[in-house]
Amino acid sequence: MAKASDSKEKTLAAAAKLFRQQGYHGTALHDILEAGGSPRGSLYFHFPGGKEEIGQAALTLAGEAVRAAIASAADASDNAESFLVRIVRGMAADLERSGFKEGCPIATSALETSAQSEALGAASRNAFQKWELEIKRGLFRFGMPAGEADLAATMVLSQLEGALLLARTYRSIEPIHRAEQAVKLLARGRGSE
Amino acid sequence: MAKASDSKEKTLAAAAKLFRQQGYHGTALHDILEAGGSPRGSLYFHFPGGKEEIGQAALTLAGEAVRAAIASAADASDNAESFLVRIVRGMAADLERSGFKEGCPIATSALETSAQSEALGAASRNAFQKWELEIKRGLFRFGMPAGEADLAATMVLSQLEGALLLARTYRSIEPIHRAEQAVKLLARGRGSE
DNA sequence: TACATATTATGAAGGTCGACATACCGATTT
DNA sequence: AAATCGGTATGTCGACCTTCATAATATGTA
Repeated sequence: MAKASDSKEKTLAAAAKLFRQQGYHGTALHDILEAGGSPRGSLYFHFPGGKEEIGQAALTLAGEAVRAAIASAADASDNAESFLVRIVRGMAADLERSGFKEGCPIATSALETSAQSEALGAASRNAFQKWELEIKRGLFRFGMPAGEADLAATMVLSQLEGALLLARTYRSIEPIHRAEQAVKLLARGRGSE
Repeated sequence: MAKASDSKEKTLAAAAKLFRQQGYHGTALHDILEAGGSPRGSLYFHFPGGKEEIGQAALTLAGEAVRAAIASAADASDNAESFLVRIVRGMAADLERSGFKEGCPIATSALETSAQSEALGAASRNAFQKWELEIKRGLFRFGMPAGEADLAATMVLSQLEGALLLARTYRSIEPIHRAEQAVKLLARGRGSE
């Protein structure tokens, strides 16, 4: 048989990048193949499910990458505040480095597709849930009670996602700077009610 | 001339709704015409700029509607906390009523298009900026210092947008409930740094 | 009142691009 | 040497955005 090529991995990586930048519907299969350097026909061999299957796989891949990044941010920190700040700064760096083209790798596709495709919706859901869980773990690890950490993790993720959206739209990292402050407030613990 | 019909307004309203639910690229001109009840050909008469012009107009319309809603939430409240809570609850109600199909009317299209279309990017930017300003005004009105209100407005909007994204993806309003708590914390004033 | 004209509105057709299916090639294994 | 399996190239069908020729109505003029 022909060599077990790496074209599948390259295709997937290219797909994840393009979905991140242009969303699901804004990305043509043709673009993915071209960016990945793979020949046109090999697509339906690797992904019999077509575009939806590629989307699912790309979302899962990107989701896992971010999850790992959050986990390693926790490892590199020694308190809740620096943990969250590290995550925020990482996102800001990604966004700025890419010329404000690469924000959250899931958000765009999630908004576009989660209402109409069960498979893509599930992939987005899984990614976000894993992130929330990883943030919760980090906060718990640095001393926040589990119940509180669960709530705070959602708030932190919302804050991050919203800031990424505004930053991308404004083409400015200012919203992310502000999110950093907001997130510090959340790290410090919630109010009394 | 033919009667000055209301088909332009109906088309625009239908477009705004569809863009909100399915995003820009996920919505075909054909769908818009059908939903608006307008005949196929009348589109390029009302909107010579084609799909991009419709998108711009729809985004502007939706942006103004939300701005007005924020302003009236301020009028109906007598302190910062209830002002923000009112906004959050309004969004939650919209989302739930629509079966988790109608979240932020701008976010999806903004993420999809603001990198590639100057016109659509500007429309999204304007909408978000107006919202931020309106939130800032409300917070200032209820006693928050202007500088602080400016920062807090961005944080509040980020929190809201992120919560809307998560809620839509999870098909659950729980993230919005949590955002309500987070936003109360922000209303109370930021920390010391 | 009748006609001409400019403006508003409409339906159908065209051309491009996208997703997908199928037919094909080469290498490895028996 | 033949068959099978991993991988590739071409072709088809449909959807989408856009344009254009045409109709309908209102306004101006005689």
